[in-house]
Amino acid sequence: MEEQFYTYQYPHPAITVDCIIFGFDGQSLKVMLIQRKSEPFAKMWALPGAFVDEAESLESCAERVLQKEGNISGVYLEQLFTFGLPSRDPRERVISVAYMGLVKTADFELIAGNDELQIEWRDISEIPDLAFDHSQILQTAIDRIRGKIRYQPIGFELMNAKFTIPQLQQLYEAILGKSLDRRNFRKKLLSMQILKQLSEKQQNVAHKAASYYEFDRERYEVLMKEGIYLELV
Amino acid sequence: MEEQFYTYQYPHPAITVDCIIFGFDGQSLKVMLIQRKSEPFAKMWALPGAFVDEAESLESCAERVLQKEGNISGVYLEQLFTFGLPSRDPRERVISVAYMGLVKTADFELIAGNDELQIEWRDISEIPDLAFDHSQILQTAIDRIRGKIRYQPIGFELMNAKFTIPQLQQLYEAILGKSLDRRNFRKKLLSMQILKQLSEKQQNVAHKAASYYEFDRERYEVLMKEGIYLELV
DNA sequence: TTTCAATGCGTAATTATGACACAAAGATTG
DNA sequence: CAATCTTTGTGTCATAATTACGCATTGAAA
Repeated sequence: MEEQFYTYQYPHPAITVDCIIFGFDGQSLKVMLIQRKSEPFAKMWALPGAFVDEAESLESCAERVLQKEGNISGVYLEQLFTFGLPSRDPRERVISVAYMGLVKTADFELIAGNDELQIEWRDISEIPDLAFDHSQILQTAIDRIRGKIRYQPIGFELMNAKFTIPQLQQLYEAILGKSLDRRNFRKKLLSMQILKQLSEKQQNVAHKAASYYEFDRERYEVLMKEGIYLELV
Repeated sequence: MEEQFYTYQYPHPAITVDCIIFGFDGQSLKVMLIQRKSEPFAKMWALPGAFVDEAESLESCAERVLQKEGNISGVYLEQLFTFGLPSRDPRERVISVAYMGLVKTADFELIAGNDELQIEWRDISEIPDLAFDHSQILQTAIDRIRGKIRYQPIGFELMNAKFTIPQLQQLYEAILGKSLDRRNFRKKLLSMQILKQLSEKQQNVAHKAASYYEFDRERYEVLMKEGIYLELV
């Protein structure tokens, strides 16, 4: 490989984007972790990430990571925080912009990349020590999504096209880490009229079939424009 | 000046911290703006900022900007967002981490620095076009502080030591840009028990003197630990 | 046709919110 | 020194939102 160098008059830190990709499998909340192949922190688990390319935006970089690790695109993705303590990477000064996303694990086909020994979905309740300051980054992400889900329809998008109310509740309970009253959850959700009921129902379930809904994005945008503050939980 | 160069194997963007310092003067909400001396965007107004030093954290950098522009320290300061579009600076790739803060304008003595023609508090309702993407950054900050103030005791800290409830309400109204009911504001605030009433009262006011309160930080921390969700407005 | 597990609807008690009346304090004014 | 004026501070009441449940319904499986 050809050696090339970039020279600046002042010191420039390196910039990475690290991704916290939460995955929902219908039951519990998981997060995508990779096992590092190389030093530093070889063999330790870490969040997937990449150095920011010269010409790409931060968000594009996060999308690139998603594409690389699971070949998917078009998911809810949001900037979480920028971590920049001078000592957070032993090699050189590296500032990391963290993005977080939420996907269905079933949509991913995890394939370990060149720098990775393994890649896995790990349950939120069983996270090992992570490389760099990634444990702290992950904790920040968990706090954020728990706060956010209370007043933003996170997860409605990820329930592609159609979902039942109990399925959505399962997601909420997985994220919040506590159970919610079935009847009140339904009542509140329906009262804000951001769901459209479909005629379709569940098939082949050993109990009363729940009916499918879809997210009424138009209606939601209207509410947002009016500055209406949803409290989903 | 001695010429020195820093060389890397991969391209490294430059990193700045830009600060949105909101100032409260007892009446309305203002923001600190500087007028640029040099190109690009010479003579245009912009947010104060600085390149991140090799050894300082992002937050330290924000504190350094505060120190430089107004010789103050120890204020509410929070990371807002990181702006990283490749084209946002015409010179080279510059990624900007924005921090926002809230201070009392009276605590500042604004002195234009070497690269600045002027430095001023500008009312939130009278903001000119700003250099770079700073208009967008400022708008993001306004949105954020308006959202945040609803459920976090922002401004309690800045009311140094003691303040009256009507003074606090004035701040809330300035930030939210609308008036609130005096009686309900008081009732709600007192009901959450994060204020300690002092024996002291206002002096030399041409009407009934309001009594001073202070923020009960201990009690607030307890509430946060319990996961209690305050809704201040 | 009975059982079982989960969906879906309703209701009552409690709590929170919003609108507003009125008393109290304290400087100012005639 | 009493009347006035402005702002603080307390209370009330109707309405809305939240919470905690009871119970009927559905549809596959036993």
